[in-house]
Amino acid sequence: MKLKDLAQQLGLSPTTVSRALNGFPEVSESTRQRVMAAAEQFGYRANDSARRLATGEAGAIGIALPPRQSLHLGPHMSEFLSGIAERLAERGIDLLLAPLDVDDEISAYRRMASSRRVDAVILSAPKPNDPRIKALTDLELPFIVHGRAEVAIPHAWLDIDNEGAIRRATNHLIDLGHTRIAMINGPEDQTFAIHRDRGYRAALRERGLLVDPDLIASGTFTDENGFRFAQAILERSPAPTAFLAGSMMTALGVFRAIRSAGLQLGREVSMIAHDDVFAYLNADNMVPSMSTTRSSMRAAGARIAELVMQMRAGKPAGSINELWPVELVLRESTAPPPQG
Amino acid sequence: MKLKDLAQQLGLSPTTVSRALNGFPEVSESTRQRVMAAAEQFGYRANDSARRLATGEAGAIGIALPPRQSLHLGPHMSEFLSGIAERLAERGIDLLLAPLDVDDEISAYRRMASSRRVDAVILSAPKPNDPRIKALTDLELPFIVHGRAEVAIPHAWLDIDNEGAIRRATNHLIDLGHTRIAMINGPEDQTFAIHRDRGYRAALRERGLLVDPDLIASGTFTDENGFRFAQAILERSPAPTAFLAGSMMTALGVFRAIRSAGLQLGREVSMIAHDDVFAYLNADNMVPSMSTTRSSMRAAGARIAELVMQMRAGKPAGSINELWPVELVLRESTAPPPQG
DNA sequence: AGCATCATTCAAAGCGATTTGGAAGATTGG
DNA sequence: CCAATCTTCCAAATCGCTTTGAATGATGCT
Repeated sequence: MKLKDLAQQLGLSPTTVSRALNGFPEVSESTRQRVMAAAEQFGYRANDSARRLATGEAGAIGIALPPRQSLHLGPHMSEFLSGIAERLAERGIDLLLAPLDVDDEISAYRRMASSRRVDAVILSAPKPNDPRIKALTDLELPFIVHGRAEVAIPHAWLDIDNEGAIRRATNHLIDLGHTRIAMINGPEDQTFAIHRDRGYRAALRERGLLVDPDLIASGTFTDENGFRFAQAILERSPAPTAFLAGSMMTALGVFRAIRSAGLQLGREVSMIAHDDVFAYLNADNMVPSMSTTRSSMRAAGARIAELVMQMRAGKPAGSINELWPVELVLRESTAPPPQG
Repeated sequence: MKLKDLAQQLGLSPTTVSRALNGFPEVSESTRQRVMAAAEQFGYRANDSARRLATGEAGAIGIALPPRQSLHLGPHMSEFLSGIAERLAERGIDLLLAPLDVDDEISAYRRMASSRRVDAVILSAPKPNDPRIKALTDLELPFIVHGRAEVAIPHAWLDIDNEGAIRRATNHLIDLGHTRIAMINGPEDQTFAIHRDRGYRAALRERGLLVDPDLIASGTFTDENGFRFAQAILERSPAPTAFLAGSMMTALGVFRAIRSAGLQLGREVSMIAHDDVFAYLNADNMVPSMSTTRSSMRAAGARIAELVMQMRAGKPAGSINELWPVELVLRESTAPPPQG
């Protein structure tokens, strides 16, 4: 059943039917009712391709999974995705997953842009000097960055205050009396990891402590990485008395390493982990419960979806910049270091 | 730059250009080269909406996130998704995430079908008598089920042998000498959980053991559920000496409960968990390492994508049925129960 | 009543591709 | 050299919807 058929059934023109269905004002209320009823009855739905061709809108926004992660959309990404999808769904907009060709990332965007398959894209895992930003700007494909780059081009972004969060967490550990604090960070080239590193160093510096490079590790957020690094570093002497874990995944690994070293978390060793709020991995339920810097990845996704809608509605990208504060939630995994 | 412009540039008709670009035989090789070169030079790409309108194909397949999970696309779903996306991307096909309205699941399919936005859909988390299967069949929208339903309508599906896996795992525990084996299953109404339950009971029955309903729990796969149930049940007397955990997430919870009861996994208590193979949560790296029934969710996703392509190419849905065996991987978390 | 306004509706022109049915030019065979 | 056959290309129709510009009839105002 197509528009024309429906119109014929009703003895109306396609024009009127289209307008009635799309809520234009120049249709009388009575005809609108009649049209709606008939559409319902015949199960009519506009063909999306046709509509998009006519309006020039794609009705979908794309998310470019970063090359390295495209084959591994991990727990963080999927929390984020579901936040986006959730909000987009309310507006009837689709989310297009576009795992990029590793060899040819920019051209993948070009393809999305010129085939006009999406109205906008979301960039994640940006690096400070991310070339994708200039590429997308040149392509005039609207986009919003989740995280931050440090390029001069004005663009939309939403990020959490990684630097402030880690700084505060580090400061808290120092307040408790810790002086040897290990830091397990994310991949070194990503902006968020750089910001966290900055926060960590700033806190140490403020309190007159030295930065020991051996206490810093970086890598992807897996429990394995957490375990390996923590295990290695706990063998050193003097060993660190506190850990900053970049995610709940690494925290699990650190946790294991601490245990298998015969130590007890929340007593001999403290830890603050960054919690992206996974429904299936609750910091509150751990034993001991985990102190965290917390910021919901899902909420960020949902908000980003909203911001994308605003861009579609005409809001200038350069004016969309949100920096979210991060909560520091203290639980049982943090305590003063053992005396002596 | 549209097709017409390109054609004009080349002094050819849109017809010829279109054919040249799409590899039709009735274009001379020399013109084809010329067209290709020009397309490359001007960065021409066909507008997808237009192409789809003309060909009638959507160029995307949809995945309907089940209502309950739509707001929580957990780690399982995202592993699965990335498997799909990975394979689909190779073919230039998109993956459309369609979180369904909770109130109106079937109508969401109807919408996808009649708006012709996708060429096929993937169903996950089926129930034995899943109404979605009849609905999709009636809509003539090709689909494939990940998991199994038990309806008479022939349809495509891919599933793992849940029943066999749990049966084998249970048998192994019995071989080791365990007689009180707790089972933490998934949501009761889902087919896979029913199959697992069946495997568990079958193994006990075969070996002349009684099924104790108090040793069985079901619910979503979160570490919290695992923890709560395990904690409660370990207080009973006599307590179970072994656990079957439905996922690595619940296994983490059970693990915690065991520890906080002052017991040691792989000594006083054994556990076999089902491992969907998460990159960030490795059974091998746990301490003690975890015995598992293993089957990669990602691989299933990739295979499903391939099967969808075959359906698009005309393979009858009824002939697409794959039942994957599940490996039983024994590691340190399983051992004979303590004597006496 | 007469003219301007307003509310409704419609015919037709896109949107940017694919595809059908020829037509022109080149090649072959007798 | 002419008819038959390929090759190669094109004009125009089509996909199903939205939107522009105009027409129609009803209403309001003086």
